[in-house]
Amino acid sequence: MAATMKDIAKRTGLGLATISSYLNGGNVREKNRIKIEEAIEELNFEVNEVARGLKTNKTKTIGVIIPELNMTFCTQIITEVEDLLRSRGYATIICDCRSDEKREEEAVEFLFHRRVDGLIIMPSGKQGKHLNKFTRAGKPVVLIDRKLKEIECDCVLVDNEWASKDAVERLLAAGHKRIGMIAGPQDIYTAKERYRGYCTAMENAGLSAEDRLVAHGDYTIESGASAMKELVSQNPDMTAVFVSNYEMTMGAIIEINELRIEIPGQLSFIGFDNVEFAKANIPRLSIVIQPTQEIAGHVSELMLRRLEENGNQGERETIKLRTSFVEGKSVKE
Amino acid sequence: MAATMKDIAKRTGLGLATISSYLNGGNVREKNRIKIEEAIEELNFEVNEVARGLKTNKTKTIGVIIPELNMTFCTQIITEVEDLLRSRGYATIICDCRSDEKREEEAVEFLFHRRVDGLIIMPSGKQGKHLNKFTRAGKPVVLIDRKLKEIECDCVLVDNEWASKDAVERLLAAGHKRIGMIAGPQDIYTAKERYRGYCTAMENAGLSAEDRLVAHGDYTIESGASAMKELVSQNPDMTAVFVSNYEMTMGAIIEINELRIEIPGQLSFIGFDNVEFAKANIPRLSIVIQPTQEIAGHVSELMLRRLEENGNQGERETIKLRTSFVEGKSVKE
DNA sequence: AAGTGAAACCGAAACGTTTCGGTTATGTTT
DNA sequence: AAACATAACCGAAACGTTTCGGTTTCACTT
Repeated sequence: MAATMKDIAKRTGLGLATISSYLNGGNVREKNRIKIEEAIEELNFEVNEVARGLKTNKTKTIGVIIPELNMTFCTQIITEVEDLLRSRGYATIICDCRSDEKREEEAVEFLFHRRVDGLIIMPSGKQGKHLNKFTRAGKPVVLIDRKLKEIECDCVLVDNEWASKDAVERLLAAGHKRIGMIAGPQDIYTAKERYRGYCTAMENAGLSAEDRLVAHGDYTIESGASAMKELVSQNPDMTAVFVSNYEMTMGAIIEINELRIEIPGQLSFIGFDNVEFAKANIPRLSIVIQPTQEIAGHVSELMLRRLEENGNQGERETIKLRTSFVEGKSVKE
Repeated sequence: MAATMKDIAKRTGLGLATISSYLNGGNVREKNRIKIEEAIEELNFEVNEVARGLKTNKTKTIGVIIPELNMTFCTQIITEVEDLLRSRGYATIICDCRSDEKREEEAVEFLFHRRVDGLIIMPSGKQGKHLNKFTRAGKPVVLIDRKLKEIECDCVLVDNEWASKDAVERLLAAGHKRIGMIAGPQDIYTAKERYRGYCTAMENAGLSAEDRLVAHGDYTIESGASAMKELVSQNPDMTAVFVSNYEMTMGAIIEINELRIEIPGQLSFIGFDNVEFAKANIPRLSIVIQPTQEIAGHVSELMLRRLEENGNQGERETIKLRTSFVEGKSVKE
């Protein structure tokens, strides 16, 4: 059906090796170059990447595992990563593991079996043993957002503790003392960090981080709403609240509307991620935003570099990025 | 390095063909089965999908092209499709073409070159000639959401005209006459359909669909905001507005907040897609929602079926699905 | 115990590349 | 014009599967 290098060789009268050399940027005599290019044009030949992959043991494909494609934080990063990798000739196979450890492992298996050249993963579980399959095979692994113990690899993180501390300090500076927090699952790295930031800020201000001021959700909209409800009912004196991811921010707002609580009159509010939603709300929400574009850039760059290094890898890197703060009207002085 | 079938053959004393047969579900004598399984276990052999792909001319990979991974409508569908395909052993290569026709064509090239087995695409352009590369090669193409002229393939659509007509009729039933619409780009299939639905509803009610009651955005948040501004300034007497996609709904709401317009007191509002956002707003927005899960189901099912049919394809199918309506508090009687 | 049909097995050739080691062509130097 | 260094070329083997057509083995019959 489709033309092969053999056809090109036959047509031009040249050898197979010469065609291969040409295709891989080798030197070829001018007149032969022309002949080859004509033949390629005429037969509209395209290299068979599968055959090439068999021979070179490279698929030019990167696996990406994320907890939820539906979380804007993930989507924003993925969009960018996919773009950057594709512009360098790499395809991206995305696996959404629905924040499920079991499914994450399956995805790792799936991708390994597919022989992707590298793995980019925002881990759902807290341990990384299953990822060693890749490192052992000399295939680079890049972690996003969450660090893992049992594996040595590159890693692009956000300084979550700082982000959270900063947000809470802003509330403190505005005079708030009874500050609540809607935290994430206690077993997730980023959630723990954000919680720690809250505690640090409170303690630095001479306040204790009381248990009842902290409600734990699981990063979903629903959990954000119910955490909000819990906080309000347990803390009639609470004057401000900090919510630590986008989905829960939305959930908290839904609940606040439900309860007819007025922001910032009755309650000051700082949310997380996604400027657009924050802007659409009345009043505009003050939020912490993560540098997704920058994350994507570092992740892709690290991956591509490791891929080039081809096994003889240099020292592993961990990059930590700062969040920024977008001022809204949801914090009362 | 990694074990191959040859190793298994050597180890078990069986022939290569027998191993292959076993791996592909063929029959093997009990004692041999055991020997093979032991060998596989011991050498932890895994079929090399690349080699298999070379021989079978199948990559077990589906290409997916979408306009924006960042649009929830897309993400919701993709998440589901990816899941369904992977559960049947197919990998998914996603290409985000940023709503750009040029980039869409590049993505088609890229995926074709990668020799994916099939293509799922939510087209950005309005013509589908470039997709014939796939059909000519006997590779199935499934269109999502937008129908194209120059290509014959399966297609999963939403009844946008009906959706829009239904929404507008609800506004009419609530007594509104000066109903505005924020429509999408006039060259996009779905946008045209939604616009037509609006016109039909208005005309059926004995009203004309005046030009100045319709503002066109380009499906982005920003354009939604500016379209809203335009509508308000041009139509002081407008009492209701219908916005025809999620991102523009958000934009419109941002602008409405900016302008301090009260919903539904001063303006009744019906938006599109994404229940969560609608619920988070005060008051809850009434919205049209699209059956993304159902779309994903049909798309995957069609693709898998065509893949099995393997060329001797039956009649092409076009499936059209209904939207549903979620009642909020944003429409005044 | 020989004969039988079906099931299980087998070797070798393909799939379309890359790569190794060796050969030929080119053009420069003497 | 012969000798040479270098660049360009080449054939064949390899990558790890599947598959074709043919052979062996098995479990029954007779």
